Amino acid sequence: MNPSLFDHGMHTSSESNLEKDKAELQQTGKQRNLYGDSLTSYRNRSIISQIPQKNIQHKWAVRDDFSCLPAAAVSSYTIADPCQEDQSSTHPKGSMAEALSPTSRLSIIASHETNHPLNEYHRAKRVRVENIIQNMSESPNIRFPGVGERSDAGTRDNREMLRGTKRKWRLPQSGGGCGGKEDCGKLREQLWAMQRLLGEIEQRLLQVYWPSSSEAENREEGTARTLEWDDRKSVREPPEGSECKLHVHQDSEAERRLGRVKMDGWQVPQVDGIHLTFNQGHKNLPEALKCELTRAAMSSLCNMVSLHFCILVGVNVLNKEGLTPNHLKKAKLIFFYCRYPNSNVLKTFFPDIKFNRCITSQLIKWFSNFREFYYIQMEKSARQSIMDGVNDMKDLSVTRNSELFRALNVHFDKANDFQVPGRFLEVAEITLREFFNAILVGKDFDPSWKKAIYKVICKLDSEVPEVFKSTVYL
DNA sequence: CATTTGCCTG
DNA sequence: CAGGCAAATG
Repeated sequence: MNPSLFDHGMHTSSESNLEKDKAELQQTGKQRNLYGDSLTSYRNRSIISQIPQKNIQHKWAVRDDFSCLPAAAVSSYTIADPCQEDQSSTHPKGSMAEALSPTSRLSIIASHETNHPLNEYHRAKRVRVENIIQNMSESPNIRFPGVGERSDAGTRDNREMLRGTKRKWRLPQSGGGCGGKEDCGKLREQLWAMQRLLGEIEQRLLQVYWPSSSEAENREEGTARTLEWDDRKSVREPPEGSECKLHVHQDSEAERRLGRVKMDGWQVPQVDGIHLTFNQGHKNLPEALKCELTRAAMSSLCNMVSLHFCILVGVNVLNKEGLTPNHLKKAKLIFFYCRYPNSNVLKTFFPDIKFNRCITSQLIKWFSNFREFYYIQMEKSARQSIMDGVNDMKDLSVTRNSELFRALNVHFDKANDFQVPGRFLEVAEITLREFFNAILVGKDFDPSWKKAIYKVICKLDSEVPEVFKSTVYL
């Protein structure tokens, strides 16, 4: 395996920029100390170059969190993805979905937003989810050799069966079987669609069992959420009178290995392997079992999403010595959620790594370096805003069009594989304003002025999505 | 005392 | 990003 295939080279430009940024910031700091701290005089002396505030067209979907599957995204994914998987698969096709044209699917999806009768509502959702699941299971890009690993998955974390596959598996890079920008673009689209799907599935599950909590979360748009297995939810009973019926099953050896999941609301083949049924009529099902089943389903889905994730990331080796460039990529993506991960979090999200003192400190060092870069960008941007004449922090914002965001995104997700969570933008904006205010008031006179800001920001970490716990690609 | 953090440097 | 080191942390 040649590391140069990965992203080692991709940091060079940003590294040099980092040095430049540091030099500039240090220079401005020295000048302030030399010449006094009059804000006005400082503004005139600053050497930070003027950055043109161009508006860059962003290509992302309207919604940026995993919580909901937007109609546009669903439809585009469903229609655009030309799945060429063999039709001989034994998957039971969604009868209703198949009969629908893309247009009619769209209309059903659109009805989601309005207040329709409950049955109609669930039906539309079911069709929507089913369409995506079906397309995913047919995705031509997921190809894995049999592993020969016995699996009674479902109750067990899928990592168990995947850990047993001590094989190197190489995925086509550019120039390979799936090379080309079109393929990468398609993969990216699919990944994002699946990210949203994952959130959608979570919603469905929550809605089935804990409708009130689900509704409550629906009101909190833009906030990333994860399943929480707390008492509050586990004591709730599903509502009566709903037709909603969600079957999750894995019905073949290969699919069990891959952690694939399909759903349909009409029939479930009784084959060996896990067979999960989420049905509101099953009120007798012990809560613990329901939780376990749901968790198993989520685990499968996470792994499924991870499969595409790993395709985007590239070559992967199981159980390799030390941290790889892919681990670095993953760490950078995790940074979008968590700026201050403790060692426990790191162990959770890098389960394939045998942690020793060296590895741990290296990972911690990575995040330290991430933060350093992050805060340097923030300070730089804040000083720039001050020079631009901004005098109210409310005039500052961080959007995907922002120069600041672009700099961060290039550093943490250069390949642009990942859809940055909206929460990250919020935190970035808060950070920017903290720096802005501190500098405006002249707090940067104090050598340790940034520590107060660090204290604020370190409390804004959010949960890292379950997807990152998967060991599928590592 | 062992870890972790922050800062600086290459 | 990694090394090194002083300071902070527990």
